[in-house]
Amino acid sequence: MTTYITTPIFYVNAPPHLGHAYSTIVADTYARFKRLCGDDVRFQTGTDEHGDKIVQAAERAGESPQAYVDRISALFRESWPPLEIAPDNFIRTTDPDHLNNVQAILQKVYDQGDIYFSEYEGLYCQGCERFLTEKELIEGNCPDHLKPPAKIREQNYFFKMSKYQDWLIDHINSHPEFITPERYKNEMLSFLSEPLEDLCISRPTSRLTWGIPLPFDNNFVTYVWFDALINYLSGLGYPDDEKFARYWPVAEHVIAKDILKPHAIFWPTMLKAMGLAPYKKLHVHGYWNMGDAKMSKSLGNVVRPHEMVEEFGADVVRYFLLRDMSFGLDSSFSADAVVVRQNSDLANDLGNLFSRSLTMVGKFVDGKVPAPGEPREIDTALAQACTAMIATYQKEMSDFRFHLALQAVWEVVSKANKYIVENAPWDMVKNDEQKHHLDTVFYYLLECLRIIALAVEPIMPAAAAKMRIGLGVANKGALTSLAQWGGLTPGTDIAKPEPLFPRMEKKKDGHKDSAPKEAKADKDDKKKLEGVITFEDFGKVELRVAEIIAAEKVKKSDRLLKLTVRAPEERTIVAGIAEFYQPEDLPGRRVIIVANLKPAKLMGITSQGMVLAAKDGDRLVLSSVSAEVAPGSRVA
RNA sequence: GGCGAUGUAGCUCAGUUGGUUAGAGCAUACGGCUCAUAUCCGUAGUGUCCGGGGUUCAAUUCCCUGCAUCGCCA
Repeated sequence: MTTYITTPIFYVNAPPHLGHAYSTIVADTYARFKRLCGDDVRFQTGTDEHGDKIVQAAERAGESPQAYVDRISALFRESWPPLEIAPDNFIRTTDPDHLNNVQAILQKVYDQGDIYFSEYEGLYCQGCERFLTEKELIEGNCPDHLKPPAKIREQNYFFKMSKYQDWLIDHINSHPEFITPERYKNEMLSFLSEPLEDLCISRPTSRLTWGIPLPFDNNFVTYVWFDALINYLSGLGYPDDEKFARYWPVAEHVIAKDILKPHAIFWPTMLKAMGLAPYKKLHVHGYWNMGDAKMSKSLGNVVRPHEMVEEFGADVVRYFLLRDMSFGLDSSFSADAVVVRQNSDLANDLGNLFSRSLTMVGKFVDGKVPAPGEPREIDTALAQACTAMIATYQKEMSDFRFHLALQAVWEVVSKANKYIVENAPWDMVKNDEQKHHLDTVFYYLLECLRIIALAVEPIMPAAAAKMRIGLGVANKGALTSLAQWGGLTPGTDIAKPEPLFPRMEKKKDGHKDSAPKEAKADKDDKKKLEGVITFEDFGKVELRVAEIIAAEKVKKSDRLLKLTVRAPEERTIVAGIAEFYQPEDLPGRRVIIVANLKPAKLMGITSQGMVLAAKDGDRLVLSSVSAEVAPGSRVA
């Protein structure tokens, strides 16, 4: 069997974050799993490097676009090895091979008449240098530049996507696993129930030069779709390389839900137009929220892959992300949640099982794999549980239900712990009638651990390697044969166990407590000093200067005003000051806001923070700063 | 505004093709063991299964409606 698994190529307008890491860990785990199953696997990731946002980001950084993309692309490439992610290919859309490919494909599709030149009209903002949609406008103005956009006509090239709409609907219906999980398939079918528009695929060089020129008109460059998506082909050496013939028919893409439409609609129709088979499967996952909030730059809660590795280690991060998210749904990330998983599932359940088992083998049966005797019912039950687990595991891993696969493994971990208690080897040694069961008990226990190590390998490669070393086994061959009961050779030396996972204390006040005792003392101190906060406590509150740019009364409320502020990003804040301030007096005022307050809905309006005001009797007086400072300045 | 999804124990979620005591993990309390990373095993729980109405001998499960949250579309 052959497997080709890809992540999206990530846009290099910002450094990698948790979401990128998750997509890539999923793909890496799947690649490792398929290799374990004996497949010939190719795993590709990379970076998307063209477009006006890149040019802008480069300007902000004071670099040329090329220097900028080289630098950020490297950040992505270097993020993966510490997470034990090992792609076979890292593609960049600035690679010369890719450039040539994109042009050849555009020419082919153009020659066959699926790309045409046309004019369209839209709302163009000079400041943004782009077209805005009606939705984006606030009272007819560009949200960033507060000016009405101009209605302008522009000529561009379009891909005849609509031509392939019926074909695509048929294909999705006749291939139920084409888009998974099902909710996303339904979403796309619902989208396709309306007529599909053709796709604008170019930008005039007057507006954008950082892109691949259209081969049939060098006044234009191609815009994202016919550039970025084609990476999946270029990375295989399309069209002539033997890798293309080998891997393309089995292509599977992993994406996050924000890029569903390009991958589920644009890409298959593009492939159809090129005369290529569509990819085999599209695996769509949800978002990682940070606690209750969305991950966003303005909230300052973006998690970087290297920070996670430094804090928890690659194995723990991989396990947590795969175990805690139901693939397809959103999930919530917090350091505390990771610590809970690390301690209960990893350190207590698996780590301790491994440790106690090997220690007992050292103490009770001379530190060697014993030869099993005649198994009793309790022994065969354990062996059967392992075999059944591997079957479930294989099914769930193949279908991207990693959390269920891991659940199945941990059921066996739990059974093995019970098996130890039920047999109580420490009693067996002392009892001459029972003593002969010891060999069987330990053989079964070690076998069980060997199979667990096998299953855990794609998720936690380092821990699995430690387990194999402890058990004295090599990992060669395919899962189906390796998972057969009885793989351990009696007489093999069992090493003294190395702890697989450390235990961690939950974070308090943003730093780790080194010992539980200290944590308790900390708590006591707090009780004594009620009403007093530490510097760290204060540091959690992010105060900023914000400029009010608009204010209006909230309907049906006497006290609330809806404020639009700049801090420096624009946000909506609902403030209970309507009895003391008239909306028309507020624009231009600078106030102090709490910038990292959990968003809350008031009278149906989401308030992103709060405005500070002094309370004097029944009166409220807005806070301010004593001199002009830029909106967004921190107050501390 | 249209379409769709979700709402189950303190938390995260599973489940019921309608049928006697609604489940798991984490957290909590108590008990047991001592091989082990103060770990493991056992016991104990608590739930108007979102509100309201309907169909039915019987609904948390089906239908309608309301509320809340989320997604897609306009």
